[in-house]
Amino acid sequence: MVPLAGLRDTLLDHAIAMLEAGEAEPGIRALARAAGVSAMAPYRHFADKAALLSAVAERGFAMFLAALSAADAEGSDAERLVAQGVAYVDFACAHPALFRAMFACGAGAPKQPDAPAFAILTRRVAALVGEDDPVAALGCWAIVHGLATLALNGGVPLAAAQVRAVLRTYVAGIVAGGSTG
Amino acid sequence: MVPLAGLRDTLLDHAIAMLEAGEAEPGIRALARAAGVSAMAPYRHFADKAALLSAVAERGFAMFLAALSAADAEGSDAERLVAQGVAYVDFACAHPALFRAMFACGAGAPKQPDAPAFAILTRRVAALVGEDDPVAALGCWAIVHGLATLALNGGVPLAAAQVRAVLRTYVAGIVAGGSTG
DNA sequence: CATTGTCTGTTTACACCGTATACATGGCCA
DNA sequence: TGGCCATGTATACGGTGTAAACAGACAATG
Repeated sequence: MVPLAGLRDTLLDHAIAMLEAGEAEPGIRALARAAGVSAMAPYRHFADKAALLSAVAERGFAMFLAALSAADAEGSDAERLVAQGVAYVDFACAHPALFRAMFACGAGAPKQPDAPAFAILTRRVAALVGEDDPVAALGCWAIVHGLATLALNGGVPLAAAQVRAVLRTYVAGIVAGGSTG
Repeated sequence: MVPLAGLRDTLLDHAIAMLEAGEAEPGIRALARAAGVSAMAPYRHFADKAALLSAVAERGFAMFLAALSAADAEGSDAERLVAQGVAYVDFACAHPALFRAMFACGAGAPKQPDAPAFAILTRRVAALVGEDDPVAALGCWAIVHGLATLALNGGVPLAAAQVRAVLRTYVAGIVAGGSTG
């Protein structure tokens, strides 16, 4: 009974893999089975199922942040903002179950536009419209999150062009001074 | 063993009541128990749990439509649109578990901006910006749905004023001609 | 009236789930 | 050497969704 090399990570790996494969909410027992370990073993590393899913969400947000960062690489502030928005929706569509799990798990889900995973988006908005418009970041966040959620849960067909169009419209509205109304 | 008067409706009533009380995903057995009936009885009225939740979602969308309609009562097109948006978010915050269930259940969830539950919103957008801007309705829908989802799943604190501000900004952007970019 | 469905609900049973409890085993440090 | 602690196991309990077989009430039909 030599201790496995990082059962904790192995479990999270399998959890992510199952989510990527379309499984909704991998369970403790299924994960243990996949890792070739007894049903109770995971409890040595996670207090309960919620804690495990929370850790999965944490990994998901790390992947998410990487995707947003990659999209923020070059171009004007406006171009970068739009690119981030497209990346946001693309990530959700590419990893639907993971994205759902990330936000379904109440703990660990970010509560502010400036939470780590979204600070990069918020920063870009601030660079574009100024720090003095706190609603602007919320608006951009809501737009991309709304599009992503509708695409996932509503099955709304979505093209990158539409994401771009909506975001550009919103930015145009900010520039036109509509956000203080 | 006289047939109960509409066990189907009784089950749905209890399901909605449980959701309103904060229960996440009432189960077949719990519902049967609440209705004072055996665990298998619900299967005479619903093929499986998904079908039951789908019926619950249907009821939820009816309530939702009523809320949106009530908000569409008076004012200019812009005012009505914004009022609908506020009502959208308010509904989600007032019935969080029901709102989640409505969109979690893949079947029955509307897939287009002009699905019955949202036709009223889409119509208002069209009245405001013209029929020739199909992205506008999607954008408004995404904004209010995103705000609602963030408020629910992310715990983002949200005030009606913010909803209004974001929607007005977006409308300003449409008027400024930004949506065709 | 008797018979035969059909509709509705019950009972029983199975496999799965999360998890509490008690136990075994190995590595590390004193 | 001895004991501790971390890790994994075995067993058990109550919950779930649901398949299968059964029972009573009602309507239609002979």
